[in-house]
Amino acid sequence: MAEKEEKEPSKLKSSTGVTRPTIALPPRPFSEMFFSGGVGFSPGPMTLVSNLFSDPDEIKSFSQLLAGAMASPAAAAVAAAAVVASAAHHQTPVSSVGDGGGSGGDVDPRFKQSRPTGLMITQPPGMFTVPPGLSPATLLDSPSFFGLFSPLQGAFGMTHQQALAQVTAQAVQGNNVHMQQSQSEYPSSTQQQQQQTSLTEVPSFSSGPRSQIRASVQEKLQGQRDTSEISVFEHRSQPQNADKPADDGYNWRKYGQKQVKGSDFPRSYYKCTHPACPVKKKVERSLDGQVTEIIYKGQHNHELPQKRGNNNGNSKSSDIATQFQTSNSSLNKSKRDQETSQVTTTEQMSEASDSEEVGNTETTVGEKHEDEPDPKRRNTEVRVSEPVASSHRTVTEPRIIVQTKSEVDLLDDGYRWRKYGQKVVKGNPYPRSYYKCTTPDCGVRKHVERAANDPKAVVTTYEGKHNHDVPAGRTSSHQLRPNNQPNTSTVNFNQQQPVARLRLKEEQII
DNA sequence: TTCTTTTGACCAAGG
DNA sequence: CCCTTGGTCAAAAGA
Repeated sequence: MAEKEEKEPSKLKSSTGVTRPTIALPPRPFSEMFFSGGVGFSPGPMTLVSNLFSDPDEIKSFSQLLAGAMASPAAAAVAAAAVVASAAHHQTPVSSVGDGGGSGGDVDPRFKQSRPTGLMITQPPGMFTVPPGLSPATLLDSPSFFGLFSPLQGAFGMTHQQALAQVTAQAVQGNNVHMQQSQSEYPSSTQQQQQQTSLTEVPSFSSGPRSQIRASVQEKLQGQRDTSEISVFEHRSQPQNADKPADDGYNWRKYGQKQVKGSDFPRSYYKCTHPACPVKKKVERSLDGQVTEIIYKGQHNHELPQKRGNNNGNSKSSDIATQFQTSNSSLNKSKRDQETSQVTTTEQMSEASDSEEVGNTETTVGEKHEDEPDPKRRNTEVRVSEPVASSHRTVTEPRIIVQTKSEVDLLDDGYRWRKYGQKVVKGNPYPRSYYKCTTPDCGVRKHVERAANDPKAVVTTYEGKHNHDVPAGRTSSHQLRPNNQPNTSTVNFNQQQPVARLRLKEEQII
């Protein structure tokens, strides 16, 4: 445990920079998988999965990739959730960057700040719509909220496939809808495969004002200590107290503030005031001063303070981080074990998505968060929320979409495809199929592979970008477009790449 | 008096 | 080596 971090600051600051165990990320933090990429895009699912489950170099086939994902239910769930959630939203093309990079240069941190105020767009896909006055803590306390992450928590004890399926189902569902009262929070895994229940439904959120929260989890597995990072995006209709982010039930002490480039508002750093508690959180604000993101790091080693009488009064408390960590701690450790994983679950609520291609993006897991404002900081979370202006992104990365829907549905992403081949992959009874976009001059291809043990679990990987729009009359219910931009790069599965951002139109998957 | 916030400076990492 | 940026420290100020 790296708890001393806070207790003995002086030591932390050793010239060698040795400290901060808890937060320091391994050379290749999980987060990197998703965010290391760089420019203008978030890590793609492919990256996510590949990094999560195996060495980049080892991934040579989709099957392998899929297999790898299946190897760790929880991880798979995480990945799937991220991927699916993203997919369910606009596919935000990712700018190409074949370098695997990280150069990042362009993922301007300002993405966050540049979010148009007052626009839903500012939110990454998958945010939750929360009624006014509902604090993150409250939200978190809602079983529904956690239902979103149930895959993580319930991953154990179920098969990989189930985990995947569950996550997928949830993610997919989350996007569709107008949330309703959630009924069964945690349906059995088996049920899930058949009926995509409303695990992700969040009560009454849909009717709420435009407040949104996006939660992302970043888990870090280091040695025996698991730390997680969860970020919550908030978008409130009313600017909240500029100094005090939403009450999440814990007591925080602000220990720093940093002016963020391009933003009128600084990023604030808080530490949990509980003795020896290593939890920290960062609060980001949009141009209009609204809290747009709260990133939790670490795990509380204590109970939720009882003091505030209300606000939620729940004991469940809003400790998202804790919740996630708990669940994460049991995740199978993949090779990337020590890396930090971060997952952003995006749920798209009806209102939140009216922005169509606005380009919200989100990303998800990773070494950096989605948005990857800063590739160098592996342990930071980044998110990109695309400004309206950049309605189109260049997708350079392959995306992986794992869904439990029928293949037919899965394949219907709005574009027309021609199957040009398929191949049987060792260890997988199902061949993987290759498709090409039928539009002349469009070189986009996609590969569809099914999980060996569950034909319903499909990994779809897109390569390239469409240089045209979705064919008329093909308004698929779920247009998962790899991108609309000219293809600028090729995919290199062996590279650490950010998760491609998926753009989602109002259409919902389903 | 105690605790929190403010704020400039410092450090590390990456380009 | 320099520059930029994220993260943190810690003294001072404020509540």
